[in-house]
Amino acid sequence: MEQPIVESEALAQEQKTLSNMVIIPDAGYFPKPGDVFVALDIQYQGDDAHVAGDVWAWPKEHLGTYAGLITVTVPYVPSYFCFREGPPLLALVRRLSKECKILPKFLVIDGHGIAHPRKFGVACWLGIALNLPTIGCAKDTLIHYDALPEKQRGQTREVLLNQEPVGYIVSTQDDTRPIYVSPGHLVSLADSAKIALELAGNYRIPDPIRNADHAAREHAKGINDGTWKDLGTLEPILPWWKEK
DNA sequence: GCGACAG
DNA sequence: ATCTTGTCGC
Repeated sequence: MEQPIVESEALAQEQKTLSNMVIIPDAGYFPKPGDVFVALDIQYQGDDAHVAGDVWAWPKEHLGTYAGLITVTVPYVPSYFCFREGPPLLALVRRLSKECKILPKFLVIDGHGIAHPRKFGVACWLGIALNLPTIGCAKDTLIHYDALPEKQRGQTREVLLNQEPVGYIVSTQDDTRPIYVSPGHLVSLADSAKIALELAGNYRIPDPIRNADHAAREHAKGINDGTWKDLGTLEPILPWWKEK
């Protein structure tokens, strides 16, 4: 009911500062065949974050799914999502790297990139933290837009922030409501939409994110249908980004 | 003042 | 995100 509005000013300033580190090139990273990438999602049970990562080789070779548990302490506040969800996502990627030797070339995140009021969604946060290309795919938008694209797979429409394009509304299936895609770091605007579309199979949500969602959900419920591997408890992330 | 608001 | 019944559809 009550949100910590008091802190918003400081957090907003921090996002503005961090957003200066974000790089959205005209021609940036675009996956090559065989490039390993990971899609990430989280399910919450109170402050228990059940994090999952779905690993693929570009474009469509599924390599495996992993899930783990970590406690979060930051509350969810709309548009400050990165401070809550960023650290657990980082914890999983680090674990995949150190224990599973999975070193992704880019990441797909359930949330926004620069299609955000201060151009700093969770995909930007993670991209900067890992210095990796990232894109954000969200089910809803934080930014107003004029009109939706046609509900026909492949249709897109720009999302504008102060006249400036910051992302795309993407129809991933016919007769289905679209998703919202934007680059987080090191990926161009147009390529973020191309990548998301390429990853969308027969569902609205791109398959890698869907798989991560599935695993995170089962991990939270304490069941496992055999499609993912349990990594147990993840190592907490130290707040180095606050120090300067 | 009121409503809207990624997950 | 999560709390929840029934219902429609592949």
